[in-house]
Amino acid sequence: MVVTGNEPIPEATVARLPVYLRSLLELAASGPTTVSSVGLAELAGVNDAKVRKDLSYLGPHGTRGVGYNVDHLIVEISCALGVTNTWPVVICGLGNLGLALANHTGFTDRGFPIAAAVDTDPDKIGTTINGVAVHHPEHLPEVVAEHQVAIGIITTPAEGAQQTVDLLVEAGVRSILSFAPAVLVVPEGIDVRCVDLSTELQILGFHLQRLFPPHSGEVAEIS
Amino acid sequence: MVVTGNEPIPEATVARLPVYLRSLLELAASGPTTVSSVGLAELAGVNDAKVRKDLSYLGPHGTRGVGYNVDHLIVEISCALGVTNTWPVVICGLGNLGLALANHTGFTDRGFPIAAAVDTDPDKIGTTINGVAVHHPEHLPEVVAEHQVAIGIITTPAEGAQQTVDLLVEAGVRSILSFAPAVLVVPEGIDVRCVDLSTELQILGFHLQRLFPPHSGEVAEIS
DNA sequence: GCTTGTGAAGAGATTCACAGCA
DNA sequence: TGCTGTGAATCTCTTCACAAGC
Repeated sequence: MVVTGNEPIPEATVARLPVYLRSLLELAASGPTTVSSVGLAELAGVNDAKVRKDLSYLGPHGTRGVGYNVDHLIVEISCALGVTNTWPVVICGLGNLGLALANHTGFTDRGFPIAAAVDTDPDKIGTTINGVAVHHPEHLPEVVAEHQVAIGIITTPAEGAQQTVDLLVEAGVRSILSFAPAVLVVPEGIDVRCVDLSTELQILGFHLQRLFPPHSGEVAEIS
Repeated sequence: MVVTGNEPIPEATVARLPVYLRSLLELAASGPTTVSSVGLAELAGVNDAKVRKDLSYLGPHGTRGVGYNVDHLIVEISCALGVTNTWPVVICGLGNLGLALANHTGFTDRGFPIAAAVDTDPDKIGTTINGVAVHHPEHLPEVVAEHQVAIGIITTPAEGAQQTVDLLVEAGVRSILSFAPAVLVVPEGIDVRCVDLSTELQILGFHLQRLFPPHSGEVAEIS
């Protein structure tokens, strides 16, 4: 039914589609049936020309002089992102963050059900957390096969991250979201996204330092 | 002592400096006193020309034919990032994620001590979590002033995020790290970084869908 | 020899500006 | 008239390739 064009969608555009989708869902809940690129740009916090160009990669779905039909656009973006699909995830590492994610209910609703968790702690293996069974990492091949796991979430300490990734890849997982503060090496074709909270804070710190230099005396000497 | 040049450092470079720093710290702990751009590139998972260009923004700190002195480079990057400074943070919203971050010990070590937390739940206000006092969000002005809070971390639900950001900005916080799935509007000069786990998963889902299309029959029709 | 530092080329993303159409 | 869709211009980032220097 919905035909996606065959030009590739730029990565930067893909990263914004979820934001547009979220904005459109909010919009749909609050009334209007159409929205202009300017309106959507405001909701999504981006430039309006960017919205038009991004959406044009999905095909010509707007009406000149009118705008985009909200419901129609929701279907188009959902289809492009594949959110109609379900991609089971496995959480690797049940420290503070891993437990928080395991207890998070929002993922299942959005098509990313938590199929299982793994941890090396013998006290945790065999238990369930929020209905999620905890296994030993060495059982990842069976866990992945049984639950059709598509995505691995790494919440182990940095030291164990690479080893866990290797196990995931070996088990057939092609997509990884890592929170470990470590560089991960993967074979060609494996999709890895890294979210490092310390890095994020350090980037903020960089800009803060420009605003509030440590000691006004020993800064800004020109070479 | 350490003189940073006065050409602006590109944002993309700033985002990689923490990765270099982490790699160098690991390297320093394991032996070698010098490292080449190729070696550091491998550790950081990037192209070696990029390493050289990035580091050159900090000034000429390498030695041709030899490489970079590991300890010296650690000092240079630390200085550029301002990690010698301490930037107290306040955690806003003590749901699963907020609690996990409050219990995370790694931030304090890296110069981002958790000064306080806020939540609207009356049962939580007045308690302490991992030694961190919990206040009502309306007390942010006093909390920020008292603890010299520099960074606000938003771990509220999406609905309360904008309101919390407004309170933080009003209280004088200039840097915000948000985990709320929401677009945040801030005045000019406020630095906001958004980490949205659902968005990250949806981006992975997009690529997965290309690998494993839902039904091979109704895909790829050429216009 | 080997490695840095950097101009220049290349690739990608953003923004402009307007033709084309409802 | 108003808004989309898009070529062209611009900006940013990446990568190449090599001169300069240890």
